[in-house]
Amino acid sequence: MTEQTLIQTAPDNVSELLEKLDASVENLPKRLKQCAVFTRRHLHLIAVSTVSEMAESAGVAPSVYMRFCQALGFSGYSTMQALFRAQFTEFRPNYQERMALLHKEGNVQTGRLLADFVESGHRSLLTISNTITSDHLEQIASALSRARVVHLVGLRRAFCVVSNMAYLFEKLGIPTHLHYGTGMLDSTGSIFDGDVLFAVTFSPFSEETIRLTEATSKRGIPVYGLTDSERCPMSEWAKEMLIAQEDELAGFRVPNAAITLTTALVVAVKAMKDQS
Amino acid sequence: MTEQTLIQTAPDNVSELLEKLDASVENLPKRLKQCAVFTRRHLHLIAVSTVSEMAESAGVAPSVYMRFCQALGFSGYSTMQALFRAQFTEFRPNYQERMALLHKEGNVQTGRLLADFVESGHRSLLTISNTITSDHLEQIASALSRARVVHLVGLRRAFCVVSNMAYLFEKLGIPTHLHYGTGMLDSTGSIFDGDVLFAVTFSPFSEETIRLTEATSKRGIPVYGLTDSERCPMSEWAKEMLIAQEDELAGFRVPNAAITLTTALVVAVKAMKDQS
DNA sequence: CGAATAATGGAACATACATTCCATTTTGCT
DNA sequence: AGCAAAATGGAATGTATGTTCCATTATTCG
Repeated sequence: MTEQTLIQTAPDNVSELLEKLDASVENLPKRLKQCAVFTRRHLHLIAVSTVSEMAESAGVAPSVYMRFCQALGFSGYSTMQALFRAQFTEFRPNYQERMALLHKEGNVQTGRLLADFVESGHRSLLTISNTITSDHLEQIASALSRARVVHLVGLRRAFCVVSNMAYLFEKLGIPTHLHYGTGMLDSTGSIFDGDVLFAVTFSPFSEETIRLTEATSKRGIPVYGLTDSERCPMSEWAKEMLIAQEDELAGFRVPNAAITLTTALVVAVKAMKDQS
Repeated sequence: MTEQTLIQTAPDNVSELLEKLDASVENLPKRLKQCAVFTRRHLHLIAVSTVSEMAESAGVAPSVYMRFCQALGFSGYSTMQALFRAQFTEFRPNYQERMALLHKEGNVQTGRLLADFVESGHRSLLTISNTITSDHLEQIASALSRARVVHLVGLRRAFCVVSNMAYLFEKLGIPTHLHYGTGMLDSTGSIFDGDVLFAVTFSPFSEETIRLTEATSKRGIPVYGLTDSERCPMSEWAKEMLIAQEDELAGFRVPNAAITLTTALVVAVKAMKDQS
């Protein structure tokens, strides 16, 4: 390490740090280069790791990592770490002020809104663990894994849930068919023996979804589904139903629970298929 | 704090911690409740903050926050912090082993699978608070609220995100148009001056989405977007970009963060429209 | 090849932090 | 109101972590 590198000033944002990293990586001695390469790949660890941890992961002694920080212009590891911790903490101290300010100017409290939805998401996810039994899920996964084609249906609020399932099934090479559009009832024609229908509907339950599942079930095709209420009429003809209630915030329900649950279901189906 | 609460064992994942938090928040003394309420809203800060910082932000003495950690079953602050740091530190590339393990015992452990995805969901939600600034969100919401029509585009993994947005916009009576299908580039014809395009794309970025946003932007139509990486080429021509990284589990990413974030965005747009 | 310089890693040191203790205040109960 | 039990916050303590030092090893260049 030459005088020159010591004179540099510390980067005060991540971009600058990356530039400096890339610029210096060539003319750095072996161990310091090791630090640079590792750090470049694991920037996110700095905020939550000690020097010793970073040094060990990079395969160098703590003192070497220390010198690496200084080569980048920082006074030490702590100052470099502060840069990454700032990302998380920056807006904390003035949170209260900020909110007051937003309120005052008559503006929408977007920050608060987002925090509320995040909170709501946590609550939705919590309910899954309480309501869903693994037996249940396993049974449905097993049925879907033996199906020739898995047919999917879900409208309105449920549509994003089944479109996510369709994407996953396709990605995993599992034959699937997503039903949508106005003439949906006609599409019963494309459902054959050996197929399975998985339907998602939330209250108030979509007329079309209900009708399609009823018609399909009466033809002897197994129907499974996901809903948010015991009262879902589909329960009558479905072999099994999953029930996941989303937390409500100001009349809105983000389908966190439904998407998480159905993703787990799809992965379980894939795992079962691989097994047999 | 009674004997009873001291006997509890420490939560070993975010879900358990949240449950314990919610369960205990009622019968906690004033200052400890203060800790609980603040912590519930600022979970993401624990990984990068000291006890003193958390205590100060919560408005209590460090020793009180200490006791709060113990009331939750942890031996101290450090152990609780470890839980949140693990999120960053844990190596996740062993999902191959994990999937293999799922098979070993003869049947797929669906219960465990679901619990893992739920945990992953919590983690995704935590990162939102870390990465998104409310200024940012507000700016985009403001732009969308002034648009004649909000055009939406997102394919593959992003499709369920935009389809959810489209549903919400329609439900709220905000003019919107969801672009999809093969001839998507042709649909630039339906985008006029005064409109805005909001695009969602995750790495590896969908060719069609990138092209549509570029073409639209070059016509002078403002483009905004959501992605999961700084390297998204769309950043070049987009006015503003939101970046939300989802937690990965066994190679799968459930779009919890993206859906939560965009829902908040839509609601913010509605609120702004109502205001003016 | 050998001297001079740079790089390295272990150990010593200093600081900041988590944790505990205890005097004081608050709360709950008779 | 007055006592007992619980809760609280500041100060004391011990530990973990960042940082520096220095003897040893590697590298460069005449």
